[in-house]
Amino acid sequence: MPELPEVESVKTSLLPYLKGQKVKSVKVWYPKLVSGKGTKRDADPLKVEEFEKELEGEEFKGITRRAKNLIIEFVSGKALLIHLKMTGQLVYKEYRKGGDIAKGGHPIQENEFPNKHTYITFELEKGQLLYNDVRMFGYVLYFPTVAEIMAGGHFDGLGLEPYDPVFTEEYFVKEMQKRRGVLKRVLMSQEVVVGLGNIYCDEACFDAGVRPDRAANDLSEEELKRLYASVRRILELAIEMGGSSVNDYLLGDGSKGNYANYLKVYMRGGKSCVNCGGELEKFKLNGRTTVVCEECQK
DNA sequence: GACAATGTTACAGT
DNA sequence: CACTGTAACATTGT
Repeated sequence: MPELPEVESVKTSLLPYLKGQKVKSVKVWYPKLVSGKGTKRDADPLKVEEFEKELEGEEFKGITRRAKNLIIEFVSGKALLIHLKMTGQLVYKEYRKGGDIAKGGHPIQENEFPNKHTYITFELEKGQLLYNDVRMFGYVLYFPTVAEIMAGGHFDGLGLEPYDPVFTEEYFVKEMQKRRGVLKRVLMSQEVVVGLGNIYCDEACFDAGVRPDRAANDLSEEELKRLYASVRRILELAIEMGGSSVNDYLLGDGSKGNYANYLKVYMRGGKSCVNCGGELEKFKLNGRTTVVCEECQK
C-alpha cells in the first residue's frame, strides 16, 4: 500500500499515541510476519514466543523512517523494523473505560479492529497497537538494537531521501543521466531517490511533463530538473495531506489520508486530463498500470 | 473465472 | 554485465 508519504504519515500520526506508553503484552497471530522469512533476515528467525516476550514491559521512545521502512525504538534500545508492503496497516486504538475499545468520536467503526486481518496485537497501557495486513506481505522484525538493523544490510542499495540535503538537483541529474533504463523503473527502484511507488511515480512524471516510458538518460537536463522539483513537490504535498487512502491505507489513528482527492493521473485512465481536457491513456509499463496524458507529457 | 491491487525480491531469458 | 519480463508472496474486490 504505502509509499513514502503514507509511511511518513503513519509515523507522525502514531508517535504521540505511543510515546511513553509501555507494552503490557504482545500476541502474534501469524508467525511468518515476525520470522523474517522472505526478507533479508531469513537466517536466525526469532520464534513468535521470543518476539512476544522480548517486547513485554518495553516503553516506546520514538519512530523513525528510512525509505518505506519504519523503525520503532524502545527506551531500552530494543527496536522493531516494519515494512507495510502493499496492504499493511499500523493502527492505534484507545481502550474504553472498562478495558473495551474506545468509540465516541473515533474515526474507525467500533469492532472494525481488531479483525481477521489483524496479525499482531500490542496491548499497551491505554490502548492497543494493531498490525493489520490483508495480503500478508509485510513484516515486523525484532532487533536488540537499532545498530543491528543498520548493520543488517536492510538498507543496502537504497538511494537518498528526497529531503536529504545531499539530494540536490545536481545529484539527481547526474545519477539519472547514468541510467539507461525505463524512467518509471528507475524511479520505482529506490536506487536514486527513495519513496516513489506506482502512484507518486505517475503523478511526478505528469507534474514534470515527461512520459515515464522514456529512458532515464534520454531526458534533457531541463526535464530532469523539472522532474527533481516534481518528485519533491508531489511527495511533500502528499505528506501534508496525510497520504492517499486509495484502498487499505490508514493513518495511525485509523483515519484516512486526503491526497487521493488530488491525484491527477493515478486511477484516472480514460478520464479527462486536468490540464488539457484530453483523454488520459492507460497502459502497462514494467508490469505496472501506468497513466499518462499524451498531450501534456512528452 | 480472469484480472488487478500502494512493494520488493528472485530468477530466467535476451 | 545490463536490462526486461515474469513469478512469487496471499487475499480481496470488480
